[in-house]
Amino acid sequence: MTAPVGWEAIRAEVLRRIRVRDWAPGAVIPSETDLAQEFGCARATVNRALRDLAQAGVLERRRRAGTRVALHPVRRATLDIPVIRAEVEARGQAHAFRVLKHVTALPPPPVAARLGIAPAAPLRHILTLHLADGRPFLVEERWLNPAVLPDPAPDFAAMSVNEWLVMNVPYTSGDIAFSAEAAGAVEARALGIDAGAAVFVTDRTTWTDGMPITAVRLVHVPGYRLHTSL
Amino acid sequence: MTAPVGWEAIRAEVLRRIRVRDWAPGAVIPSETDLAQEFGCARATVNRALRDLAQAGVLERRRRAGTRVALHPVRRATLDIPVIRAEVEARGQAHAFRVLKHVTALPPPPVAARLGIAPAAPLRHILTLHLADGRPFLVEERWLNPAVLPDPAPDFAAMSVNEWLVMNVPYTSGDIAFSAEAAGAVEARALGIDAGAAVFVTDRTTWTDGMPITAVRLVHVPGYRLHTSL
DNA sequence: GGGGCTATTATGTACAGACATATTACGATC
DNA sequence: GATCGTAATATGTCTGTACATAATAGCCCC
Repeated sequence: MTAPVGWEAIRAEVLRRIRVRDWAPGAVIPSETDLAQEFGCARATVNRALRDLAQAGVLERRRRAGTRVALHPVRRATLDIPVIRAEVEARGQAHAFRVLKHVTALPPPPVAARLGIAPAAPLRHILTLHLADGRPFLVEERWLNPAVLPDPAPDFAAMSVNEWLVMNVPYTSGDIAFSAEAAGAVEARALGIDAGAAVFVTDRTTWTDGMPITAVRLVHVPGYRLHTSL
Repeated sequence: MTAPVGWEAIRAEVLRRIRVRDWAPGAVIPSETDLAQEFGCARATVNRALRDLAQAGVLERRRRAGTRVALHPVRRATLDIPVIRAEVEARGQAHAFRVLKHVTALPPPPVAARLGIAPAAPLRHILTLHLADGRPFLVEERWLNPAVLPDPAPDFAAMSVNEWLVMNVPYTSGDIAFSAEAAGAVEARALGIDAGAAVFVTDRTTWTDGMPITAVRLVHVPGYRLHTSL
């Protein structure tokens, strides 16, 4: 057998041994030092390969205890969440949007709770319809913390809130939830579908440095699919 | 300013500079060598930090061209897809399942196409109802390539197909799609809901070494939410 | 036997030096 | 001016060594 060369080759070889059950789920595999000797490379190279597999969820590593094959191999999928405009344009369609509503209002308690702010704090409430090739694509309902806006507020008719935030309050943290719901009356009318139709909903909440930024709810047109690869 | 120590500190410092727009989106940041000198550490340490940020989608790196702040920072979320039993038990509920149907049949053309096999090849068709604390949780409709089964086929009444596959044909590749659909008659009856209700659907197709393994369609009970964090 | 200290061990991280590789910039040539 | 070849450069990777850190195993003592 020719020794694997390069950390990717080592990763492949380790994966192969796991697949053919040379190393069974739950079992401890040889130490980095041993593998480095077997493969004739530096320990750092083995470390790179094993760290990568650990991040992928295939291996579990603990100091002193060693490295073992994951027992319940959670499939870890990564999904890229693009800016809406980029998502539409990636399909070769033209993107446009219309702001349906833009007011300052008190958020409903669940939204305030999700953002971790007092329910009495007024937020910007913005309802936007996004179009792909002129046809409804999704409705974006956003609650925005006005504290992040500069004094002369930007013109959200020219640039979507989403893009403005990405350009000006970048690299936030947050969480996302996906669900299926029946379309409400407002969303249905905006999307041109029947109320009660099954729609794919994305709920996103973002902070930066612990300060709440925005809570968004995207209601996609029926037929939307969120894709990912293992 | 105290120099950051450790690759995570360097990553944090780089992120900070991006956040405060010290380095604007699209701009090229200093080379690894320069940063290593500034931070008083080895280039490998800077490399580790920058590689991590690149994987997170914050930076874009190209040889010779240097490292630049991502212009369209795709949010890259990772979601863990557990075995159904583990998912139910993680909620502190008891998992059980009932096989509603188990036959050998020809797959409908879309399924055959997704798996990349001839439509005339018969597959195992298995319909399973999963319960959480005795209440319907999801319906699993699976088309399984019989070629992966051992000669005395395992008893899928004792162990779910899902778990058997994980234990015996581990570490496959595949792809996943999520969507919202109206519940069909069969699923609705199994889940005890109204036909036409909005349900969250997961479609998964898996291969190993180019050989198709299985195509699964999970129809979740209304109210199900798929969670992730940025 | 139980409790707590210590030695051992595997991973985590860091370093300096080296070579590989992709890509750009530049200069020579036609 | 266009094209091709070459040099320069930033990242990608590997090596060998070193020390840090966490967690286990074993030991001693009570």
